[in-house]
Amino acid sequence: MGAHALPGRLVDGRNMTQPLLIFPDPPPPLLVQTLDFANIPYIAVANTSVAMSVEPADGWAGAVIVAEEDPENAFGICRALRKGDSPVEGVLLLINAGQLSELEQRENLFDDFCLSPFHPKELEARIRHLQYRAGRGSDPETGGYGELVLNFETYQAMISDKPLDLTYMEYELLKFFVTHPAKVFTREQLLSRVWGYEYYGGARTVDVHVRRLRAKLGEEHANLIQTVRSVGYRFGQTRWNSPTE
Amino acid sequence: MGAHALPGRLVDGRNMTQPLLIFPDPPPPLLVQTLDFANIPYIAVANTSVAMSVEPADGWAGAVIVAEEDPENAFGICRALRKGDSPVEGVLLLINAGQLSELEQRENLFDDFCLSPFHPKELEARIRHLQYRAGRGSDPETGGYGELVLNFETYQAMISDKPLDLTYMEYELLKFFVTHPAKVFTREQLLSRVWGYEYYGGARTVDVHVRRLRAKLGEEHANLIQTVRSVGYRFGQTRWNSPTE
DNA sequence: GCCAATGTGAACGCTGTGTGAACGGGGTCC
DNA sequence: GGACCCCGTTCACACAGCGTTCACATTGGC
Repeated sequence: MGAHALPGRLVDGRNMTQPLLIFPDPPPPLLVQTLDFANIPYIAVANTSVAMSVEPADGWAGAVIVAEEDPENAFGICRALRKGDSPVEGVLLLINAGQLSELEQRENLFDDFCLSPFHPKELEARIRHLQYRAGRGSDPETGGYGELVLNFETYQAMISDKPLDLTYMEYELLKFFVTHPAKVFTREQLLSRVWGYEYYGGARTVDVHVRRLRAKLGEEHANLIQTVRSVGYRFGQTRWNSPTE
Repeated sequence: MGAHALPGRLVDGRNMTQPLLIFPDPPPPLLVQTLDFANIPYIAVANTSVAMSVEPADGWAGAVIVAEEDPENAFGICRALRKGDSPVEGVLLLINAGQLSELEQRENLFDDFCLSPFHPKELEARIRHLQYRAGRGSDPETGGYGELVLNFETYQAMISDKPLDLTYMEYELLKFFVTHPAKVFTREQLLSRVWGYEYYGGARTVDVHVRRLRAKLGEEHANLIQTVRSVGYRFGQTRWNSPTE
């Protein structure tokens, strides 16, 4: 596996902690050169199973998939990236002109493409734009909902201008809720996406954390976290707004 | 103003009623040729005010903005398209390689770009992909029938813009009905497909849930669920033409 | 008018969730 | 190194919501 992930590298002022996924391994020289020149961290993988095993804990920043040489496996990786609870956003295909017609059947597998041979500046601009789009909504260092405000960098939380004293797990759970409002999550989903691993036993653990969160939010805001009986929990108002739109 | 909007033109089988906005007017010949060849309806405009005045009632399907000749006005149009209540999604810039560095400051003004001179198939693929994305829209996985709307992600239901308070089983049953309208199901079929297992006894259970659903839908919409005597229940139109499935 | 099928109201009992408390591992401070 | 404390997890129990069932009323077809 070819790794070039330098934690904490800066891309025009924005901290970019997550690496890009690159296929294949080793990548074409010009691609390596472009990424290095643009200071974009990446990890190259040779197949799907390697991709899964080296995925960073906080996910991929995106992916550049070279589909010229080995379209079969390239599209296979795309499919794998799109699956699961949290599909990878920002999949960029590198193809040659002859493959343009193949895209039509695979619109769902990518977010952008670039024709090879490519202009390094063009590829860089496309990667940058994908990351702009990905980072636009969710990731700013602060988030909130109504009277609730979270500072993701300092791990502080406030509600109605009063600071909340949360433990690590409580904060992570609340953060997840804030960044995924209105949607219902089962306990198992919460365990795998907040706790971050497949959990053995103890789905009731979620209940306890929810209870403590509600208690700390105060009686007035306890209803921010609603129980959907025999399904799971939902964060946010009863009236529905579609999340985006 | 150059118009080429043929209502109801088909783009690979998908009905595309809305036209693309093109700048400038007249557009470069190769662009016209590409759009015509791909059967993509469009309206060319020379400036922002014309664009505003000729906007179709149901909005633009997207926009292709040529920024090579007149970047000033080109980006001005982009800005105008992004403003307002319903910003245009699917703005594609046509630029030359020298302008790549300018994109960095304008990430918010476009969704994709294409280097000029361009490969007609590439431009077509990009337009198609933008429209695929737009059509998929912000997909809050929703379903509905008439005034009834179900949000599958939030487990919420509304009818006539009023929220419905449904229990788990009621919601699941209604969801099944909504996703299988106009078809008659026996109680046994409903039990096995909604309850999800071969059920012992209690076919009357379905009756009770149907009754409660009707009650919660309100007198006005209670007839959404019709009983077909000695067969089962059917959801949807009183009309006897049952369209699909 | 008879019988079968369905609507209706109410009661039962189970399952899911809230709640209090205890356990135990990891870290910190004497 | 031992005695704490914090916090994530687990357990036992209580309660309430809800799915199910039953008895009875009503409807509709023959």
